[in-house]
This record gives sequence, C-alpha cells and structure tokens, in this order.
Amino acid sequence: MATNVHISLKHHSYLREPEQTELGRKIISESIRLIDELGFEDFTFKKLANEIGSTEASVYRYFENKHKLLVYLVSWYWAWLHYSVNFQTQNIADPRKRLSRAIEVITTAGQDDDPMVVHIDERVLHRVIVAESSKVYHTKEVDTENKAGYFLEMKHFCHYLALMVLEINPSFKYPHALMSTVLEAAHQQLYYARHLPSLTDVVANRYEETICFLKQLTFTAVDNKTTYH
Amino acid sequence: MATNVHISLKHHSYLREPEQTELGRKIISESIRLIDELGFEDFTFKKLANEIGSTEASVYRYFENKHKLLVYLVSWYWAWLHYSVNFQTQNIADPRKRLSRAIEVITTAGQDDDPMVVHIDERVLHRVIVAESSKVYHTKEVDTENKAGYFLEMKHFCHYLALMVLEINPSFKYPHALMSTVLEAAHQQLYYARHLPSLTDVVANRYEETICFLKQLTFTAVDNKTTYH
DNA sequence: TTTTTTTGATAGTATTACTATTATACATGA
DNA sequence: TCATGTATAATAGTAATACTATCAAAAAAA
Repeated sequence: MATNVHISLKHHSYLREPEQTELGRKIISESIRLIDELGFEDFTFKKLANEIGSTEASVYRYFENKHKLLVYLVSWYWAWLHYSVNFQTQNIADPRKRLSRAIEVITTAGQDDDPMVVHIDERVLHRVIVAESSKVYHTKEVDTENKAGYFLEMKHFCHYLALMVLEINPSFKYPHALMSTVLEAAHQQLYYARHLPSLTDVVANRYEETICFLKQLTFTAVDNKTTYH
Repeated sequence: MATNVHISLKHHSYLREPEQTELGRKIISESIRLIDELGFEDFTFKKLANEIGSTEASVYRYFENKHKLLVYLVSWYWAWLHYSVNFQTQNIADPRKRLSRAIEVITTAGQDDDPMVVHIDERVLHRVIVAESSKVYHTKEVDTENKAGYFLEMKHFCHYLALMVLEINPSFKYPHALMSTVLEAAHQQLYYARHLPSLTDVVANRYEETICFLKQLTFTAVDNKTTYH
C-alpha cells in the first residue's frame, strides 16, 4: 500500500520543517542512507550536500548541526513505532496479548516489506537507530534538550507501554524501568548479535530469538509476586 | 587502605602503557576528570594537555586518538569491576546469593569511599562510564576493534556472570543476553533517573531501587520454567 | 507581474585532529 | 666521567570539520 502516513513531532530540533520541501525530504532520506554507510561520526553536512547535489549552507538552513538532525531522525522513529504498535494492537482485547504483540513489533520494526512513508527506507532507518540512537541523549546538553521536548516521543511511547504493563499487573513497581530496559535491549541484542556475539545468546537476523528473550524477561517480571533483596 | 591494585588489560588501545610513567598516569586521571566535565564530544587532547601542563604531541604518544583513550578507560573499568565483584563474592557459597551480591556491586560501582587505585577517582570514572561507555562500540570500526580484543574485558565479565546464572539454572536459555542487558540497564537506569526521569521509576541516587529492580528482573527470569510465545 | 521565499555559489573563520622536527632534560650504564 | 637512549616540551604546519555571511538566481506565492 505505502500508505504515506504523516508523522509530526512535538518539538523543533529542525530550523525548517524538512517534510515540507523537496530538498528537506532529500536531506532526510539521504542522511539516513549516509549515516548508515559512514557511521554518525564520519557523516558530515558537506558529504550529505554532495550526495544530494546541494550545498552545505542549504543543509544548514534545515538543521543547526548533525546532532539535531539525529534527534529528528530518532524522534521520528519513536513516533512512527508508537503509531505502528498502536495500529497493530488496537483490536487485541487481552492486555497480555497486546503487550506480547507490541514486543514483536518493536523488535522487528522496519522489517516490513511495505514501508509506511515513501521517502524513508524504514529498514535502513532501523539499522541507524540500533547503532546510533543512544547518542542523542548521551551528551552534555541532555537536560536542556530534554526541557526543549527533544525526547518526548520516546518518553510517551515508554509510558504507553508502561500502562499496558499496569493493566496486566497494577501493583508492578517498575513499569517504566522495565519498558525502557526492553526498548534498549531490543536494539542492543540485535547489535550484539551482529557485532559482539559473545554478549548474547541470540543469533544475528533471528528476530524470533530476541522476541522470545524479551517476552520472557517482560512477563516473568510482570507476573512475579515475590520481592528480592 | 587504597590497596592500589594493578589492573592490566588484554589489548593495546594505547601506544605506550600509561600506568608506567608520571605523564601517563596524569593523562588517565585528568582525562577522566575532563571528560566528566566537558562530555566526550567537547573533550580534546589539546585541552587535556593544557590541564596537565603538557603538550598535545606528548599526549598523542600515549594514545592514537581520544576514541582509543575511551576504549582504554572503559576496558579498565570492566576489568576493575570484574576484579571487584570477584573479590566481594569469593566467600559466598550459594550461587543465588553470589549473583545477588554481584548485582549490588555492579550498580554501586565507584561509590566506595575507599578507592582501589590511587590516581583514579572511581566515583568520577563511574559517572563517565555511565554517560559515555556505549560510544566505544557504536562506531563503524566495531568489528575491527573487536578482533583487536578491545572489548574482551566486558565480554569476559559478561561470561563470568552468565556462568553464575547457569549455576542457578543450568537450562536457562539466555544467560549472556540477560547479563549484558543487566549490565547496560544498571547504567541506563542511573542515567535516566538523573536526566530523563520519566523513563524510569527509580529515583536519582537511590541505588537500592535500581538494585531491587535489577534483582527482580534477573531472578524472575532465571527462576522461570514456562516459555512465552 | 511583483514580491517573497528558497536555493546555489562562493568565501571565509575558528577549531579539531592530527604529523613532523628539533631541542632539552634526565636517567642508565660502561 | 662520558656516551647513549628515552621521554618530554616547544613549535610549526596541514587537512578537514563545523560552522557563518553575502549575494545572486530560481522558484513559488501573492
């Protein structure tokens, strides 16, 4: 179908909205490709401008710097995943099954054959997010940027999942901690499987194993009645 | 006591061993302080050299670049934590209690009043590791550096913990995945509590809460008998 | 058509991430 | 004692990065 859903963000890590213009959309789609190819450290606006046949100065009119572009991509990803999970679980009445399905969608995000948004390659974006997303909040500006709303999308999504947990077990003490751990782990385990396999037991590209591990982690914790000291 | 244990690494992210000379030790201790103050992105060898009254060129004789210095610090941290956990659990016969104690040591690492190594402020190093450690393997060179042994210390420590898990439940399917998740989560939850509190339920500086969450996560998973689909 | 907005072309600056060279200080050992 | 080697400091220099500024041309909106 290629529905072309429009994902709008709650903050302005950009100077000009990139979805609105041809150049803006090229900046987004090509930056995803280039960051995947070069890694975020070696990615520059000059190289990006060359790829899209534009100039450094023009790219700077959309984003103050490459860090803010990454913030945009990561926020877009969380908003898109939130939408996606919500869509894929809306008809599931049982909260347990809903959370189970949510974990599947989170882990396999971007593996769909049919992308939701035309100019964004969700498979490549997923690789970029797995490799680079933690860099958006591991900076000295984290508190300022948090106040500016730069991490709202992830926070909202985490809260949305935490509410599912509380539906299953209203007395569970750590719904947010559990879900932020699962969100990070879903990326980590895929990254480890590919690059540092001795840090995991799951095999690269075998998403079912990661899903199984994450479900076990989640449900044993949520179902648990005893406290550990 | 300030025992001054010597931690030696299994690889050479350095050009000259920094522990061997006065300048080398100053590079280590002051880089920890400066990275904590400026963040890794704004940290440069020029600024470091200024702080220690030396020159950029001299620092470059010890480390090829700042990334390799971070690799050194992170590896040192894991080797030290491994030593520390091993030391604090060696007299505990019950594997369950041993793992429990290990989680406590991991979470509160560096909070000891009495540092083990004179020229390293373990409290500050712990903050640096929490904020920056994931950057060492999130690069395009991860596979090359992995082959060079740059991540051995973390991998060995993870394996050591995985063996504890298997002692408790030999049929547990994901001992490495679980322990790498716990290691990362121990940092993440502290970081979230301080900077992005809505991603967690634990409160900043309340280490007991993080410990309690991590123990629950670990033991419910390890004790579990059912499989989730 | 006129006006405004967006882009391209070009230039320039401060900082970063290095490399190279030489001189000096210091310790070792013959 | 001299001779040798090693570590460091001082200085200089380069290519790339991360921007900012200006102005004209093109495109879009009024």
